[in-house]
Amino acid sequence: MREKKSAETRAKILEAALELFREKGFAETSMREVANRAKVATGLAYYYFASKDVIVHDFYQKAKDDLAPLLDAAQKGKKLETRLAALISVKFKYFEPNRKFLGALMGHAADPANPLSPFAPESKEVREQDLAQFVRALEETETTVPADMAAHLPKILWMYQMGLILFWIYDRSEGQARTMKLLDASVRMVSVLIRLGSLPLMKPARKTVLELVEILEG
Amino acid sequence: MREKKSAETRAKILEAALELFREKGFAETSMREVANRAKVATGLAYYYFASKDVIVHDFYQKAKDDLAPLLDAAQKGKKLETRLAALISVKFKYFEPNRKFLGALMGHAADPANPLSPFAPESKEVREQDLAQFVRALEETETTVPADMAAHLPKILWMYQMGLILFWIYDRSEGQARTMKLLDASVRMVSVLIRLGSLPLMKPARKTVLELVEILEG
DNA sequence: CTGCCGTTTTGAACACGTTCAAAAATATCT
DNA sequence: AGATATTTTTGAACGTGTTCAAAACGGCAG
Repeated sequence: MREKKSAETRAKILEAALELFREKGFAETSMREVANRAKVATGLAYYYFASKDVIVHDFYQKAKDDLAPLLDAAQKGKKLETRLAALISVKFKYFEPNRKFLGALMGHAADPANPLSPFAPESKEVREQDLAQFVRALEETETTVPADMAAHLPKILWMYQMGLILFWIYDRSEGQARTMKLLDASVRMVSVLIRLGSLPLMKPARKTVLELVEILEG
Repeated sequence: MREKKSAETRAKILEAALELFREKGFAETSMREVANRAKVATGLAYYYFASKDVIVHDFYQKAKDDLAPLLDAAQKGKKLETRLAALISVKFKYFEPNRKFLGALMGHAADPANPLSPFAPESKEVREQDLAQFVRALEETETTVPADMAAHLPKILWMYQMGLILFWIYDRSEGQARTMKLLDASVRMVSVLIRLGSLPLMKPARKTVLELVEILEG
């Protein structure tokens, strides 16, 4: 009976933390507040979560599981641009209530050494599930990708998505209208770019891009 | 005589802070340590610098002044790609000793609300001097930029540079070799892109890009 | 029930960034 | 010079994330 109780306490703390993060943001919420709202001692939060950051990792994990069916449902239509827009929109919708506190996390977005970065090893699982969705979108649409690009294109699209999300997080316009515009315009541009870039004539251009991508990936 | 003394104390604190930041990084240095090394009370550091972050802003300002002549010296040659590479290399060289502690700052790079972000109003002065260098590089090289692009291209190049710097900061390869490769390859690609994009035939493509840029700039 | 052991829970403690009232040093005025 | 105002300097204090020794609890053997 100890285990169940333990799991309940853990859940209670996580819930309190996410509530507060949503209400006031990540940095503005103290661990003492989290513990208070969960009606436990400060130290107990650290018994269950090694750090404030780790709470967030749990949130990612939950998001991954929640998103899986939503993303699958978004995979329909023959046009790449609609699929891309759908995949990305799903994330916007899902994360909408947490947009503010995601901002605090994305602070460290670029640093792969930071455990909270989407590029960090800690986020590998989440990242790879997401990557798979882009692979699928490319496969199931009428897009033809040259062999030399096929291996890298999903990751390029994923990075494009991360850029959009970053923009969205800091987009202060009403209802993130600017991001919506950007999504629409850029998704079309990306599709055109892929179509044009796939022309046999474009092989040298692809070589250059690939060279770049390979340096980026190390 | 008060003013001179005051300026000396301020300088002493700034010096101590930057020393420590270089030695141990930004986050790892405490204000108490800074004050100790400067042989003053903790509170005095806050009398001269409103926050730990503000010390960094002073560092930016100093960098701006130091860099000005170096950047001017780098403005030679008729090829855009050599100028771009030169302008960016100058910054790599100059910031090399502070690479580690820049990483800590760039943590918040993407958030324009963060005072330390290169996109923040606080960094306006520095950013604009830098922008001017790209304007000059475009003017003084044999690059011909279509009228519709002229207004935006410098900012695009500046953002390209910021991306490279971000990569450089987190580049763990020996001597940042990967960044050097990336600089070389990407500078060539950027030049080609500008040349190709300037073809009259490319007007529709430019329209699309401009649409995007205008959304990005809000 | 008693004693034991591992798990869970507590709250005081540490170093941190930052603030602030009060003290010291310095300039200004009479 | 002495009194007054202003600037500079101090160090204790606050709330923060995090740690840790010790207390409370729960299941189990005798």
